[in-house]
Amino acid sequence: MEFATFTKRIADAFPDLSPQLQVAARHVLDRPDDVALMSMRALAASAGIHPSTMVRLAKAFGCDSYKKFRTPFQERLRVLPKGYLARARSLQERGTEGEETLTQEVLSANLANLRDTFSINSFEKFEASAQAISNARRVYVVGMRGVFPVAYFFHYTYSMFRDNAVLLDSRGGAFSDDLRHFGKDDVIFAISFAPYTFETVRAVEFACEHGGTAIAMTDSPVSPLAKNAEHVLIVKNESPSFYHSVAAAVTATEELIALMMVEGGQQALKSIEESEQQLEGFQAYWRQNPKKKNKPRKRKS
Amino acid sequence: MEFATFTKRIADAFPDLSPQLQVAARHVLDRPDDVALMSMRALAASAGIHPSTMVRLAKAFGCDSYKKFRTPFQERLRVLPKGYLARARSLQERGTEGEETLTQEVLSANLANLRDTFSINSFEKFEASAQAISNARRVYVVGMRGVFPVAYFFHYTYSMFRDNAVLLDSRGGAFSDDLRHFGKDDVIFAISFAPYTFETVRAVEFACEHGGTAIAMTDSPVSPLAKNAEHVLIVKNESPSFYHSVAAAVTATEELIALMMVEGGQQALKSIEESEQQLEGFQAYWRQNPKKKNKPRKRKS
DNA sequence: ACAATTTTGAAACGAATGATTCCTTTTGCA
DNA sequence: TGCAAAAGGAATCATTCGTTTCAAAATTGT
Repeated sequence: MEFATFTKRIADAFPDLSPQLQVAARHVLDRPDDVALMSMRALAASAGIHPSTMVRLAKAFGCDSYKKFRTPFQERLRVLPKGYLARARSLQERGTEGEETLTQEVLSANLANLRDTFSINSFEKFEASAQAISNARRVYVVGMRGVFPVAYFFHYTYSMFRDNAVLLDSRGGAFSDDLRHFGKDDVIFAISFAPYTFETVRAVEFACEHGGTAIAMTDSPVSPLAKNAEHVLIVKNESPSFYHSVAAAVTATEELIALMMVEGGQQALKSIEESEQQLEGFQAYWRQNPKKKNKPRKRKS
Repeated sequence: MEFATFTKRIADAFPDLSPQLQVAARHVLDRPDDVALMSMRALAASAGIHPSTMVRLAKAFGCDSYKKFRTPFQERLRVLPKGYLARARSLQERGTEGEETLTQEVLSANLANLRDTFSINSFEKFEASAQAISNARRVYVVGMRGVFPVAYFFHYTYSMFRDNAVLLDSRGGAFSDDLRHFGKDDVIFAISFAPYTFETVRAVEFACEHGGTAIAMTDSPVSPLAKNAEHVLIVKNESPSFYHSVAAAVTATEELIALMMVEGGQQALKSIEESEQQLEGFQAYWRQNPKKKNKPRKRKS
C-alpha cells in the first residue's frame, strides 16, 4: 500500500525534476527490486549517475535519509509483513507451530510459483500464445478436475469481449460432441498438470489431428500436452499440501487475457462495456437498497 | 530454485552444527526476508549472536564470503528475475513497451495481492474459518461469475477428503433448491467481490436467517457479505486489466484447505488416497503407453 | 552579455559493513 | 584431572556505505 502511493508520487512529479534527477527517478521506477537489494552507490553506478544525485532524489521526496527512501521498496519485497513472525513465535510456544509454518509455506510457495512462471515463460511466449488465440476462428478451452477453475476463468473472462470460445466440461458425458465441429482454423487452449487427465490429452491430440492449433498450459516441456502443442506455457504448481496450486496458472491466464485485451483495443473495451450493461440489465448485481430507486453501486476499479 | 536447495541444505545439516551456529541457522531459516534485506551485523544482533558467528555460518556452507551466502536470499525476493529488464528495454526500443510493462504489472499486482491478503488476515482468522468449516454438518459453497473458479476449486479439493460439501452453481436455475435443506448446523462459504452478485448475497442472508454460519471471502469489511458473516476473509483482487484477479482468492482457499487437512490428520490422508485410487480406477489419468501394461505414471509431488 | 540561481560533479568525512586475528572459554576424551 | 581440540567472543582491519561540503558548470532572467 505504501509502495504504490510512493512510486506514484515519484511518477507524478517526474516532469518537474531536473535532468539528472529524472535519470535517477526513471531508474528507481524501472528497477524497484534493485533499489531494495543494492547499495545506493551501486544503484547510482548502474544508473550512470553520481551518488549525490540519489541522495538528492530521496530528499526531493521528503526523506531525510536515503534509508527512509529505500524502506518502502524493501517492505514491498517481504514475503511476510513485519511483525508476522513475532506472532508466529508466540504461537509456536503454544504448540501451534506446525500450522503457522504451513501458512508461511503456502504463501511462499505461491509467490515462488508466480515468479518462476513469469521467469520461465518469456514475454514473447505469452505474446505468441495470445496472438494465436486471437486469430482463431473458434477457441476451445479444456481443463478438467483440479484445473477446471483455470479453464472456466479463461472462458468467462475471454467471453467478456469475444464470443467465439467454447468451454469443454464434459457435462453429461458429451465431451467429444463439443469438439465435433473442430476445424483447422480453430484453436484449443488446454490446461493440465501431472497426473494428466486423459480427456484433456485426447482433446489436444484430436485437435491436432484435425489441423488445429493447440496452446498448452502445463507443468513440463515433456508433458503429453506439450508434444502436440504449437505453443507451450510452463506453469509452476508447487504446493505444501496434496493438491496442485493453480494460482500461478490463473495468473498466467490473466496475463494472456490482458494481452489480448490490449491487442483488441477499442473494440474489446466496447464489448466489455456491453457485457456489463447486459448483466446490470439482468439485475445480476446486488444493490445497496433494492427497494428504493438508488443508483447502482459503483463498480470497483 | 536456488534458494530452496540452499535452505534445505542448511536445514539438513542443522543437527551437526555447533550450538551458536544453530542459533544463527535457525534465525536465518526463520527469517529469510531479513537475511536478504538487513545487514549482517544487524541480523546477528537480532538473532542475539556475535557477528563472527554469521560469517562462520556462511563459511560452513561453502561460501567464501557472506555476500555469496546472502545472494540466494536476495534473488528469492526479486519480482523480476535478473536480466528480465534488459530484454524489456530492448523491446521498448522496438515499440512494444506498453505490453511489456503490462506483463510486469500483472505479475507484481498479483504478488502484491498475495502478500496483502496474507498480511490483512491473521493466521488466527484463517484458522477460525477453517475450524468453522470443519465442524459443519454440511458445507455449502457459493461463488458466481468471476469467482466461480474459487468456489469450484474449494469444492473440488475439499471433496477429496470430506463428502459433505455442496457446490451451488445455479445450473438450470435451481439455485435456491439446493439451499432448501440448509439447517442451523450448516455452514455457507461464500465468495464475492464488488460488484457483488445478487444471488451470492441472497444466499448468505438466507443461510443466516436459518441459523447457519457464514464464512465470507470478499474484498472489503463493508461488503454486503461481511455484514452477516461470522468469519470474514478479506482478499485483494487488484488487477491492471478489467477483470478482478482471483489468484489471491484461490491461494487463500488453498490455505483453508491446507489447514483443514492438517487438522483432519490421518483420516483426511486416507480419504485422499481413496479418492485418487478411485480416479485411477476410472482411468481418469493419461498413461504413457496405454497399450502396454505399464505402471501408472507417478504422481508429481 | 552578465549576474543570479540552480544543477551537477568531485572530494572528503564519519559511520557502518564484512572480514580477520587473536585469545578466552568450553567441550570431549584419556 | 589434565590436556588437546573445538567453539565463541573481543578487538581490530580494510572496505564500503551514506552523507556533506564546496566548487564548477549549466540554466535562467534581465
